[in-house]
Amino acid sequence: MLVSSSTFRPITAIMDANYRPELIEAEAQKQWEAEQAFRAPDPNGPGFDPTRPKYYCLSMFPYPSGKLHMGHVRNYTIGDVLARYHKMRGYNVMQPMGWDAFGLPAENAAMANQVAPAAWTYANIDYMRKQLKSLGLAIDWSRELATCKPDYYRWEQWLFTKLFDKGVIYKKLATVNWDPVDHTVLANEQVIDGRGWRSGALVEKRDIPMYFFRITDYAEELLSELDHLPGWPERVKTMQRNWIGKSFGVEIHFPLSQPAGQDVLKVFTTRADTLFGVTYVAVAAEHPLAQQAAANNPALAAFINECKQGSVAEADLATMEKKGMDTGLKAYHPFTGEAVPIWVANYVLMGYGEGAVMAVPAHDERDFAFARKYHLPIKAVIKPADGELNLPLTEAYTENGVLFDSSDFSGRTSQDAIEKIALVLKGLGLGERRTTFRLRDWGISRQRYWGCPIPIIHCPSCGDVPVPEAQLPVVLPEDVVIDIGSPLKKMPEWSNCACPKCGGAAERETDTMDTFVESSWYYARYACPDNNEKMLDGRANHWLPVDQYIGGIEHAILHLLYARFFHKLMRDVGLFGAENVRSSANAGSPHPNPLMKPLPFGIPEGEGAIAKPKPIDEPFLNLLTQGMVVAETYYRELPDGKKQWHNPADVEVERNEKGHIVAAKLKSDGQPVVIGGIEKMSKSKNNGVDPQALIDQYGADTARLFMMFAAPPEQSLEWSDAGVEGAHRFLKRLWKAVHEHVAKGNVAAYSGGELAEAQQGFRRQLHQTIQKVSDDIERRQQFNTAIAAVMELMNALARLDGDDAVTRSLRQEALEAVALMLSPMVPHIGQALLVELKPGFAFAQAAWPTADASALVQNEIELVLQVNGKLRGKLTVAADAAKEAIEQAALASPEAQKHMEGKAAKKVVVVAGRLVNIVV
RNA sequence: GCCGACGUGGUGGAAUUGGUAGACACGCUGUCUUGAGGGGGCAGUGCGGAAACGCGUGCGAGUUCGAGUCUCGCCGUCGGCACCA
Repeated sequence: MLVSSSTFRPITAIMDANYRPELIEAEAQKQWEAEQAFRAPDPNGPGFDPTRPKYYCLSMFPYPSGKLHMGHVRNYTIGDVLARYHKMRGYNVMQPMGWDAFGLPAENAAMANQVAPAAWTYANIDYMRKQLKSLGLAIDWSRELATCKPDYYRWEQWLFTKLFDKGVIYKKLATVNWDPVDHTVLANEQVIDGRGWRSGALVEKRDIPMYFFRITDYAEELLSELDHLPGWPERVKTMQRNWIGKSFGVEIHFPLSQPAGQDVLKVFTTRADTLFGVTYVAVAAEHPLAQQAAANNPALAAFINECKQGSVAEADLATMEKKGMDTGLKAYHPFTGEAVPIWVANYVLMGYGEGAVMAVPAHDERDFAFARKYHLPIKAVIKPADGELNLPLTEAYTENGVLFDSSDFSGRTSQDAIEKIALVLKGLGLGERRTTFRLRDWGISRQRYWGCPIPIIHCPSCGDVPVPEAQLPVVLPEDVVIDIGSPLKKMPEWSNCACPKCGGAAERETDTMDTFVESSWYYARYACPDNNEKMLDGRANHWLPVDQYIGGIEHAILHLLYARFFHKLMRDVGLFGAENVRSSANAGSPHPNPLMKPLPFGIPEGEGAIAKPKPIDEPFLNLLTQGMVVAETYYRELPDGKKQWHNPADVEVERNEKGHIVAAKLKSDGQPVVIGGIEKMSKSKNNGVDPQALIDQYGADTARLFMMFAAPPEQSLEWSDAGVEGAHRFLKRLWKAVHEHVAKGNVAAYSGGELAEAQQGFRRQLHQTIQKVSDDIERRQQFNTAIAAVMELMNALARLDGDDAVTRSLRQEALEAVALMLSPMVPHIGQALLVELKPGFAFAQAAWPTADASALVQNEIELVLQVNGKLRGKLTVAADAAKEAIEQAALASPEAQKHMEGKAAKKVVVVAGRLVNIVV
């Protein structure tokens, strides 16, 4: 059975005077499942209609943490509203769902509860799938995938081996957080105040070999393609641009002996104009020069050792106290030959550039603070173009300006000087212009168990050998016992193997991949999750790119950048085939299908419409970044210094007259708890609110409606269930309105004929509402105002009196439109009401209503009358009144006369359709 | 520390392109209905004022006939910072 006409159960069984969500929702969900109502037909497959353009609507898949939280409800309801709306607009919609199933929490749960990570994960998936289904989402469950299953990750391993052969993946040393007591690598999240979360030991930095993806090879494309993504929020593109961090600067070589010998210290700077202000150079603790100087300097060796403590997280490095020590070594200024001291500084990172910086205290804040602290000289060489510096400096002057005390370069502007200095340096062989990126290559090795095994075999004679395709997948054993560290490293029966090249004894790599790898390509696999022969087939060409991607703003950089990168990797491996074009159904106009109704409002023209992205180069055409659902956190400090987090549901709060929480105590013992601030709902802070209680009490439709009504999608939302009742009441009122209308007998919707003034006004509001709701959902993606507009319409309908045939036909027209417009948000009640209003109605084929232009015509409009910008009255004029006539009417009005106080009008501003402002 | 965003009644929020601040809800107050509870209906609800009117969008300045919206500075909150996902 494909798309059968929906015949809802005889309504009398469900449609009593009271709204019964538990009955309606169970019935609707059962019917949708039986009909496979949300199966997305593949090209040339059963049920495929080539005249319908495709719409791939994807919400970020969840980590199966145990149960749904409010953020999930928000995310998936937003996606569902867009998917259902587009289905009603005639698109072939695909909305899939799956599980981001590898990750650290499964190992933590395994240690805490003595269950295997796999068993824990699968149980969570089963429970959460049930929860998602109870929300009534229009998901094609036949495409479900879980990243921890070999039939998924085998293709990740397959791609890894291809990329390894291509040289896109390489191995190098990288620094990790090392817990010296537990002998294990810690995630940044597991380092709290510089100590391991379980052992409490001071964390050390340690270098270990890891595999890296050469994402920096794609930095230029990842940056420039952002300009071809008009459907992405500007803030996300800005964050990605800054993260990639392309900068133009100069590499400068400081000779290490005088006269200039072969050894030089290389630094990179974007401010080569400040070169004459250099008073020292600073190197990272791991820099070879630092190591060399420490060999016979115990104090320096001790300092370098101290630098090795602490986490590797950049936020920690950037906020820690800046410390340094003189190495006693000198470098020589490339122009003046002057000797400058070489310092070791903890704020210089070995992984960045050359692991060394030139320090100009006068013109860099960090260098200024450092020079102050260690009494290093501060030498100013840049002054403002139109003034002088106040010397001695009290803070760094970091603006561009004009050079002084800079030999032949004095008097030049910063920009000009950078060019010239780079040229002269090049002539001397002591540097040149360089473009650098802040973006670093992506290290994907994880010393953990619950992840995708890296398909490499280490052979003593052949080196690192990728696992041959025929031997894939390298299956992760699921029946294991977890304690500290990865069990793979203690399973020789798993890791011992034969070298694929020479056949000799070899060992498997026991590291697994970063879980960001799985989430970087799942969107493509949804097109063909059942293909056991290939990673992607022709269906990916049809469905990609994703037309609408929806997910939390917290993924603005890492996940979205990695997925964009992977898309390009898959393209370059040839996975999208030779015919890299989107299916013709979607080419050109957004609505090319003649069978489809036009939008009830104009399509915006301009930049966005013209700058069409090149589809196959980018995975996500349009991006909606949902704001976080946040909640207050509460904790108590335990005797061992650790924090015990309490759920807001277990805490009673006291508020001041401003509504701010001033005190809180635990309900169970009445004793105070510490207020920890508002943060995104998470397991680790125990501030998640379980949506299940909400669904159980009010039904999925109320939960969905309230979520969409509470705030616009992009905004962060502090959770409060005040207002849920209001959403529920609205649905009850709607139910009652339809019930009372239908109880008087079925009528056809209004289709023409004379209307009284009040009826005409109501019908205009109805069609204005259709226009607004369409625009709110499709263009603005702001559902709270769409719902508010429907509520206003319902309030107006309640005021529409009379049971004559015309009024009843208007009421029918309005209720049909309301049920249709609300269906994307509250599909269960939407279907039930439509079947009630139009017996035999086929919900699966429900079409979005269109505004009747003739209903929108207005003869008179009301303008706002201002005097000196202050509201003084209203002015009713003919809709087509000329500007002069409006001015005359405004000046003649008693309100204007009164507030002009006899003065003459200096100016009259008329804004068409809005206001008149008289300036005196 | 760096990057990005946000800040509007008692509360969630609206104001779409610089043009009526507070739509729509929650809560509260009054009132009607009900044996009570619950539910529902009606009216009111930014602050001050009897009113006229004045004030009002985190704070301070600026641009404009007109600023919640634009510019600059400050304060506060949230997200990210490469091994949480």
